Amino acid sequence: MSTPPDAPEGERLNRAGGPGSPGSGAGEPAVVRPGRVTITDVARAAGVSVATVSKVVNGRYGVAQATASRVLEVVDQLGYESSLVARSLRRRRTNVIGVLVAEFEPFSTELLKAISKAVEGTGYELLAYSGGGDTSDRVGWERRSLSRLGGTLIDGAVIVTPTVQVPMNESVPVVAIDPHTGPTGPATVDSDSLAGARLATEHLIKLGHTRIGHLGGRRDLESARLRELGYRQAMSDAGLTVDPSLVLTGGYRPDLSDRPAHELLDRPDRPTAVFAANDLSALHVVEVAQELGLRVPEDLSVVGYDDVPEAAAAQPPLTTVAQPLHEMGAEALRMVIALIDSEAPRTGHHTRLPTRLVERASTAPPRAG
Amino acid sequence: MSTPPDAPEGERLNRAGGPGSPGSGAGEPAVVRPGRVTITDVARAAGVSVATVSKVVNGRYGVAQATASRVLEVVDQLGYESSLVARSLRRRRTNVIGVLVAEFEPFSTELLKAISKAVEGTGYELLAYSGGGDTSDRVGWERRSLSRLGGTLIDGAVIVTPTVQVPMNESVPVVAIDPHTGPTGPATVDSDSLAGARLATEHLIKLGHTRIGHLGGRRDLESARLRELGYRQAMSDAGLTVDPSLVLTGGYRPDLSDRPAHELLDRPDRPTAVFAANDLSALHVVEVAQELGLRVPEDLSVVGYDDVPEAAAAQPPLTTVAQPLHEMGAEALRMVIALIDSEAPRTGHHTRLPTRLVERASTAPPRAG
DNA sequence: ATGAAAGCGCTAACAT
DNA sequence: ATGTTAGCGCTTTCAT
Repeated sequence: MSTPPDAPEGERLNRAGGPGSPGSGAGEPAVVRPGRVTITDVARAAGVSVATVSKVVNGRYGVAQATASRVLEVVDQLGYESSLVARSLRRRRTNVIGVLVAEFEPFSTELLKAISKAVEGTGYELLAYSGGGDTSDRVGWERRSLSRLGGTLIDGAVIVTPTVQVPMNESVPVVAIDPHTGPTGPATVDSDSLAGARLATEHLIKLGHTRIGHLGGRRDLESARLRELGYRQAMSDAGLTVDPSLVLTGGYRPDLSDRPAHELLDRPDRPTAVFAANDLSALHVVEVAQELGLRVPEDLSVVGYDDVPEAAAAQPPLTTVAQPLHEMGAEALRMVIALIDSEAPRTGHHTRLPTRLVERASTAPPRAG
Repeated sequence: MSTPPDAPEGERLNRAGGPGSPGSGAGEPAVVRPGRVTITDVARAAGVSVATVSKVVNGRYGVAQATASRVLEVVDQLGYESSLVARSLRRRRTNVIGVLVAEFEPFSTELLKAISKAVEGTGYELLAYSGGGDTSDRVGWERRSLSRLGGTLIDGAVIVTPTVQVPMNESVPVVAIDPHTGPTGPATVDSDSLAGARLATEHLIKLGHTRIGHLGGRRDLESARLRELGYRQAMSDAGLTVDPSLVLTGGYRPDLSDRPAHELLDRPDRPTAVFAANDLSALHVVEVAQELGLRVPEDLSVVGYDDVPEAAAAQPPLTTVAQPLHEMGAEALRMVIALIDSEAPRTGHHTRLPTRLVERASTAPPRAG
């Protein structure tokens, strides 16, 4: 909330003449009126106390059959539904799991789809919150989001690509996907970035490339470090040297990849292939190449990482390292739920899943010469 | 919350020994401890009242410089962040906009991406809530979600494919995307389904198909009705008759499309082409066809609707009718914000955007004979 | 069986 | 400049 429009306090003033006002007699039928129907409205209309309504709604014992049905009827008629906010302030449990992301982009939404599918039948509901908002707080958004929602509103959280080490003693159990640090701190789920990066780089080497660039990911993420390491290992194993000017950072984002992509391609001794740390930046490299009049894959081979739907949909379809995003999301959900259910120590479980290379049309042997 | 795991009241019992307990002296540095840091903790540690902390945090006037900085320091040290829940219960405004969906699938997440991009720089944050959860309440989830979040937590909502007419006199402004009804009721954004469906069907007719099936969408949605109508109009305009047994319903969902897809394809007089009401069901038709040993597009042409990334990523890439999903999301966001800012009548604005045909590899002329 | 009252964390009048 | 108080909508003792 760095730069809120912030109504200077004028606030909206509905409810005027609402059910709570002196004018409206008790038991009046639902008239057209603004504002939420609260438990008080129901109580008034049913001629009972709010406590009784609460008991009925929550199926507690100690309410007469007749009273209960009358209340239920009013609830139905008024379309009452308890406020998640008020309830969660009072209760300890909301049966809502939060998915905290910096931004809704292909990677996080793919995970969201997976988690959404996995949550069916668990009795939990999903609340995805994007708190990365303004660029100012690109870092530390997860702590903010967690503080704002945790303890109330959500029973646990799955955090996607946190910018910092998530403190373990949070108010609610937390599982991080593609975490800041490696296997330490809170529970994490990720894929084998080192092996994946080797897969990608070896693929390019096998095709005959020797001058291979790397567009790195977000410096703060373990995954980015491992992908660069895997690239370097594969190069060195093949007896190839890495030209330092060919290793740049794209921050996993298209906008941040623009300059480095130009730097990589807009020169006579440009690489014949680029391994980018994720699909979004790889796709941007392809775009820049095409703007520069280079054909992909004839003049430039590009490999990405993630295998989001956009990779396969691109022109040409992107060769990439597939992360098992659906398994990762499902696993993360399973882990938070386990943490919520058992008041177990919120530590240590780290799941790392394997990756595989998906060869598509953005890679080919370098042109002779 | 149809079938919650529901801790029978045992609840979690952290906070024991927390900052609020008698044991912890005021001003103690942040010790390892469970539970959220509340405004009370900050007040205690800073030696001021909670009201003062609130004023400082919210930048209100009437606090001495010295006090303010001391409080801020404690806030920083303790990592305090106000609870969205508590705050929104008290305030009228949260600067959070809700995106209400039944489920996170390609269509809703694509809109989410668009809205996320559009929200940048507006000062609002996004909260996506999936309340469709259990199949039992596949209908009416939006009313439930709106009631649970509205009035508190969110200042306005974008509802994706509601199952019912969203009541206009809700607690917060609402814009519906792909609404239940046509241009009536609350503000809506959609695409021109009638024209889109004609585009799809005419494309198949132009290729030479005459026996064309239609896999319809969700009966309750205006868009589904219009797509069927467009299909029928195009057929009739071309002088082709519609075989009633070739018009079935897939509910926009792969799982619900399975039976009708088999019904369509597992027969000697099967159609040579199918127009499905959205990409997900079209993709499922392709799958079923391939299971049945039919080649797409040689033995069967398939056209979808939406143009989600999955359509282009499919094998073969799906010919489809593209909705301008990004414009639609951005437009919906603009509309809710406008409604929030001006206490204008929450009615009537309806934006309908054009569609276009995207020809890919899932359609071809029928085989001779 | 029912209701009165306290309190969850916070903000906003209203004292002081 | 600061603190006190009331109350947002709800759940939950605890009386009655």
